[in-house]
Amino acid sequence: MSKSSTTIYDIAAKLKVTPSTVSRALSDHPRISSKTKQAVKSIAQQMNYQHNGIAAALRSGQTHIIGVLLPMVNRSFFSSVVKGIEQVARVAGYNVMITQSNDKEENERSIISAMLKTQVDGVIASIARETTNFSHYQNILDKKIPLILFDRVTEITDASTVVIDDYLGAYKATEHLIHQGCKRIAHFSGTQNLNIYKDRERGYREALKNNGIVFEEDLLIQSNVKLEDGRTGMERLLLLDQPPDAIFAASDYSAIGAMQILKERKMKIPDDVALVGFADEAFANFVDPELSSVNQMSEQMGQFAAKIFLEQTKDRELSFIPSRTVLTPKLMIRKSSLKKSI
Amino acid sequence: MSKSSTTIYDIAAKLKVTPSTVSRALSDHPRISSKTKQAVKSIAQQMNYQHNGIAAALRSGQTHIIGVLLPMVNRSFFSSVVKGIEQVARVAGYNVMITQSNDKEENERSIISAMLKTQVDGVIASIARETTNFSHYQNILDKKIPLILFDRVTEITDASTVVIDDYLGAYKATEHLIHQGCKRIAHFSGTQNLNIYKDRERGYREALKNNGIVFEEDLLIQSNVKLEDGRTGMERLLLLDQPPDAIFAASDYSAIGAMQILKERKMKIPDDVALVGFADEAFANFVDPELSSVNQMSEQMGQFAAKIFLEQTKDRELSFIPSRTVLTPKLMIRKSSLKKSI
DNA sequence: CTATATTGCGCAACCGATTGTACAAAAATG
DNA sequence: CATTTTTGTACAATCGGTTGCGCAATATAG
Repeated sequence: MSKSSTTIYDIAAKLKVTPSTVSRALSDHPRISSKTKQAVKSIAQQMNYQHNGIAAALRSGQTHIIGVLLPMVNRSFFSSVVKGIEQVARVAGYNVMITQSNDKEENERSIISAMLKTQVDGVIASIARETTNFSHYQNILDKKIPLILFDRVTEITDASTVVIDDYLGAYKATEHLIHQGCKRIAHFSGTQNLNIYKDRERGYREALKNNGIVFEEDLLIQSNVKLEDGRTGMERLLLLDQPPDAIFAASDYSAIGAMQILKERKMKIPDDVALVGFADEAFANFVDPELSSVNQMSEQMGQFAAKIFLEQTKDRELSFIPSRTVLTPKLMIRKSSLKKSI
Repeated sequence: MSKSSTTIYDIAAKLKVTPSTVSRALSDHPRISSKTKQAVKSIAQQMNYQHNGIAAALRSGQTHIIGVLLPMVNRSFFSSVVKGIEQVARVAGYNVMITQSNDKEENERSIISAMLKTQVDGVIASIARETTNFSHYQNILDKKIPLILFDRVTEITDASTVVIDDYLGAYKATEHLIHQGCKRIAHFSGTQNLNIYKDRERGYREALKNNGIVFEEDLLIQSNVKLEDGRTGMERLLLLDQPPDAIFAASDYSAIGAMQILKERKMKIPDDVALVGFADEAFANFVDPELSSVNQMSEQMGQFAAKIFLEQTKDRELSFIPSRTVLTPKLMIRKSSLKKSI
């Protein structure tokens, strides 16, 4: 029936020219006369021609697909990053292939292997929480495919990175709590194999120090910063002789966990305990009281990552120099940390 | 340097066989002896051979990529569906290419066009809110590419669909409110060009009728069911001579909007006004009081969609019969609608 | 022991576009 | 007007597997 889609050969035949001319006409090659271009294009339209990306990819080696590897998509941070990537990529004629590792190293490996098979033109990734060995990322670079890591990065030579200044975000958040009059500020920190959590903890410590507050080991809770961890962390803190009067959590989920416990115990937020989270998830605005948080400029981060990819792809011959981009986070002050008394 | 990756020709040369034998050996063709298969596979491993999907796709016409088109990814409903799709697809050797229309018809069109260029093997989609003309979906089917619509579907012959029983979900939710003793139940309904909202409204009306409650036009609010719409809707309802004592919202976002207004007015939930949303977003558990909602079996929905795709692909020669799958939603009862007094 | 069936692999066309090179015609230059 | 440039298109190789068909070698049947 409906013959399989029309090819440049069909167009060539109809116009009595060669396929190469058709190909060049369609891609606006300077050596093709505008007459021919017009003719080709109009016939192409008529015959409902559609460029066969596969064939082009085979010959040219470019699929125009960017592989995006995320820990998970249902975090507003990550989905916003994707949005940023898509905005930039689509305009430049690239498709985006999104995958999620669910924070498992094993999945990450099989996904990267699949991406290499699919011949993506570049990979934009954020490392899974559980990943400790990074050799699969090296595989990408070995194939001369640009790799851009964002947010959860690691030290891989030749990979570009886009991050926010986690240190600064944490510093601001902590200092904000201090300005609100809080004296005993606890911190929920994350797994230390990821730089982001190390940096946040450092920002927390520095802010305390620079404001003359002594760091207390008891007030530092290490965990996976999930909601459940926030709950258990908060419970532990409340058992202290002197419980904290504020918490700076390295994730919104753990902050919510703390909030739940505080509410169950009928404690007042922010009066008894003030809260600040990190990531500025969409629900930060929905909870009661609204949760203060550190916005990670997610959409911008995605845009940057995509732009860097495009840069590195443009001059692929010259071995690209990996770049490091650091964005400035934004502290979103909401009711959970704003004491009216001040 | 590192020669561009090894091909089956390289393997063939090393083993003094032909590329065709290598190709067949790698894909476990029955006509190849197990000796040869062993040899080929081991050499392939040694030489770090990686299957070139592009080349294979060109010849075989199959890219092993499933295109997934979503209105947006940062809704837990959609991201869960994606998870379900991925689970099934990856096991079957398919990659998933996710895109988002941001609820715009225009984006939807350009994405579908891009997908067709990329030659996806199938499309799993949920229609954008603003889409009124569906010809671009027809284009997919014209190319003999399987199309599976989920949740937000429309009447397209030859497209398979996977939906939940929105009618039933709404019916259950409304009846639940009635059982809680609510007499004046309002409904936030969505844009009527999408069946899901029509069905939910129908379920609401039927539940009222079957329980001897007269439907009141004043208690039906039409909107885009976003958070802001929930706020304005609630405000309008509170101006009535007899405001409602319960609201069944067709989306969690609009339910949260209503919740915000109620809290600002110091009204009690669920005692003054009980609330039930729809979609069971992750934040339904975080808000205070926790929001009752209708769970849409999202992960399952994705799994079904992917399975249907695989079915239709398996016997691609026989023109596939479009299938209709209807899943049963699950009412999640939480504090926002559970009156202790009962 | 001959005849048929099965097994194992090679040959070569093919998928559809891209691109370096060649070459004739037209235009510009001296 | 002869010569050099520029312009416009054709030729043909190529990207890397896939697959129908053919043929020899081995196995099974009669």
